[in-house]
Amino acid sequence: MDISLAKTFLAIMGTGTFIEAAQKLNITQTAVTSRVRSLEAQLCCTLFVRNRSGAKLTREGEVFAKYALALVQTWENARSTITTADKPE
Amino acid sequence: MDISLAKTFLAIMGTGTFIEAAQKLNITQTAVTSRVRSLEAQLCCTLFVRNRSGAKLTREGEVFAKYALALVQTWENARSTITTADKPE
DNA sequence: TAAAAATACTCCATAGGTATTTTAT
DNA sequence: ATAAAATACCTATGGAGTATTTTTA
Repeated sequence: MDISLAKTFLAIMGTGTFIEAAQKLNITQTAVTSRVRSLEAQLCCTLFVRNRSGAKLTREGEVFAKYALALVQTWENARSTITTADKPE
Repeated sequence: MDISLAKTFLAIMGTGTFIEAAQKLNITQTAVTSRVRSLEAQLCCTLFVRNRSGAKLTREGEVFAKYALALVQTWENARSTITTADKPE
């Protein structure tokens, strides 16, 4: 599970479509589809209901949302804390 | 950042050497080295001091430890919660 | 020296892209 | 008909392995 999958999940959640999420992330719609497929496979569930109007969270998707946020925030936090920390000598 | 990198970090921390971590994770010592290199690159820091006796945490490594644990636990939690959840219909 | 990590390769899996098709309003 | 997602296909990157070398206690 890569953090980029969780970020992609959140981008779709935020925009409502794979296409807009792709634009936001500067990748293609195909890449978004593929990342969602990978995430769903790892969780053995469907995270979004797809249709003409875009993508909307399933019940499992709603449950995953808080974990996705936690994962992304924890990682960003780790990186900023460690990268900007004063280095000895 | 893949969760497997955090797991690898924790395995090294737990065992004290790359080789034992590799055995624990059922991968090669080369793969462990490569994962640590990737993690260190993403964090722009050195996580372990390597020497004859094995690997020991740097100050940044000590800081990262709690984040690594949080990442792994959050993901495991997400997976078990979602995968074992009662599915409707 | 010997135990541990790093390096030099090789190979293959997969992430991501383009082009196109399918699906559902 | 059209907006969105899925699929087919291709390529390139990098993750992981084997074999070997380097390092240092």
